[in-house]
Amino acid sequence: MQISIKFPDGAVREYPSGTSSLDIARSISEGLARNVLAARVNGQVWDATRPIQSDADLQLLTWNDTDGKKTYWHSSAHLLAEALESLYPGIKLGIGPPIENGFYYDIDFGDFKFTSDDFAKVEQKMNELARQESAFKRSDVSKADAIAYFTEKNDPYKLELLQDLNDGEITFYEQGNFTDLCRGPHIPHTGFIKAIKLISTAGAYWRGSEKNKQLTRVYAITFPKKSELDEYLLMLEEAKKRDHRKLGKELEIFTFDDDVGPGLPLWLPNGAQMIEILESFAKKTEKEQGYQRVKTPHIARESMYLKSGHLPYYKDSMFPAMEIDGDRYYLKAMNCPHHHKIFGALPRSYKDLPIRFAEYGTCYRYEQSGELFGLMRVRSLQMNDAHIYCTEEQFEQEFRKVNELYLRYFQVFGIEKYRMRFSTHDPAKLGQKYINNPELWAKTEKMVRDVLVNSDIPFVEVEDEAAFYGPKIDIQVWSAIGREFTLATNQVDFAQAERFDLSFVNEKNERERPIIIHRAPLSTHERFIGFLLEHYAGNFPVWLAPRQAVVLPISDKFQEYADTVGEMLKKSDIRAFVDERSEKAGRKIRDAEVAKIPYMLVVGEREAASGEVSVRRHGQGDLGSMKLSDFIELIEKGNKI
RNA sequence: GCCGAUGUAGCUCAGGGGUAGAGCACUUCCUUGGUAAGGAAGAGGUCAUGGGUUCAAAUCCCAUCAUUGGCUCCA
Repeated sequence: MQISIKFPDGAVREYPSGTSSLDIARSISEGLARNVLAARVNGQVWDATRPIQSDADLQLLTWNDTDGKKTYWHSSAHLLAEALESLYPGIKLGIGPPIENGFYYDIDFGDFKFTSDDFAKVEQKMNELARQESAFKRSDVSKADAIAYFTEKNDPYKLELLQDLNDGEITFYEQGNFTDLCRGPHIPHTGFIKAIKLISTAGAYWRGSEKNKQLTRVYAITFPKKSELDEYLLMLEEAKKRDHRKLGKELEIFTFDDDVGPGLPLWLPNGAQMIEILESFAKKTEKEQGYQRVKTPHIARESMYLKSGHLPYYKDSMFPAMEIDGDRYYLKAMNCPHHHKIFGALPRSYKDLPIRFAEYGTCYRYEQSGELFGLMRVRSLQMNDAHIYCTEEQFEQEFRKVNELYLRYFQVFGIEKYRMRFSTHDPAKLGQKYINNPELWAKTEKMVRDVLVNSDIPFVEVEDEAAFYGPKIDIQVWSAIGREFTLATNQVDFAQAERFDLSFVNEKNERERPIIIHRAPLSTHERFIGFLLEHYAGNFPVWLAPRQAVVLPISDKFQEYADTVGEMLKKSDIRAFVDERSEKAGRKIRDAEVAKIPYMLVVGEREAASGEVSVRRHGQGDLGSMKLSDFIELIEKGNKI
């Protein structure tokens, strides 16, 4: 019997039934066949060797396809497991999936401590097994047989996984001496795996639950070519150089100190300068958009957090209470309740709305010790916070304006890769994780979704990620070194107005609850500056650079002229200083280049005589000499955002 | 919080049972030099902290703290 195979370009070819994707590839060219890792058959990723029995849409997958890579790495995980099992008999296997870069396998090593010292041995074994070019063989297995196999093998984790599976959906894959419970698909044989590198080990809870046993997760990566592995390792090295923790130290942005405490960053002058720049930028933007600034204390009574409802939900993430005069006070972990109190302090009319309160509020959160990470996860943070109180009719416009503000900021900072993640509630967790008000959840989630759809903003919707008081949008960004995190957040709150009894008087002279929007587009100073360090690799645009220019006198003789230039620059609000050291110009230039200062002004006999400066741009080199006034103009142009 | 790794001068790191080393940075002196490192001298450390083993501990052991790769978490 013949079957028709339809290719992505629309071409259709006839093959005998039972032909595999690999056979089909071979019928096109041997070269293609050597590169085929898997195939998408009618939308599903299959083994390239699996026979196709009826008409199908076919896409051959190679290393250049995400699914091809995934299949490759998943097969590599099996190879890793085979190597580990042969080197350490008796180990118990968890799961071994592909990840964004490479793959891992969760292993219970029993009493043995598997460390990086053992990597070389494992890599060698994997190479040896790969060279055997063992085929990955797929077989359908009944649940009873599968249970029998893993009972015999004494593998509790696989048995647990089997519990959730039924007859007809259980398959085994076998390569060499290794058989694993696996849905597949896999690459044709192990010979495709040419370059192997174990990356690290880490503890990981079985099935991701803190309550379960912790297994050893072995991370590794493989490539079809040695050169690609070398490139990848080089890329990792480059990424290390852009790490905000390294740059933050080198550029004297921030530091930590044991006596101050973990997760409590100290901002050095350069960092504090950046904070000032960002803050004045935010203030200016927010003022234009009708925000009013407020200021609130860093602590508050327990009663407020009980009222806001934060305490029962977030107590674990707050610093423990202080006892004062028989009362309990908490360091604020969020600015919301304070702002709500300001809203509630005066009678509000519909004519006043929307009211927008903004504050770069300092908050303190007790993040678990293992969660702290440079500037990205800290315990004291200054948030670009604001709360908008509006009517239901105003909501859509206000929410859209906030989203537009996000997009504008992304443009200013050249953030091209981002994703809006729309987080909704999980109805099953109403009353526990979420305020128990199904109608309002449905209503507000619809409102947010409508804004996103109507304003054509690409987003993904995720259930069970909302804040306890309403749906939210998180903005995921990727730093230049591929690190992903939530930069900013935009939330709807229908619960706290009720809890704080906030209201305004509407046209009909009735009391009505405002809808509240929480927003923090510039994140916290901590996370945002951490992000910017990696994003720009420390080479900040002129307007953002803590030090914009350095004046470099050629010798001490021109110190006076250099000082004059320095003074003039400062008068023009340019962040400049004079390098007064008795060093050669070459040395001063090198140091300024290393410090990533955008402009270097070399001044000597010629410049002193003509009243000019010789300008050098960081990373570019000598721009020639120009009048000081022209240089000032140049910077002022660069200062415009 | 959990599993693993790490902690030596301001920074980057070497060393290692017999009371500490390099480079850079810093200070002083010499040099006054035109677009990525001029020279010399000097100063800097209870080797994270606390305990234990030992004639002797920075080194070995234990605990704690901190950082870190992950896991869990992230208002």
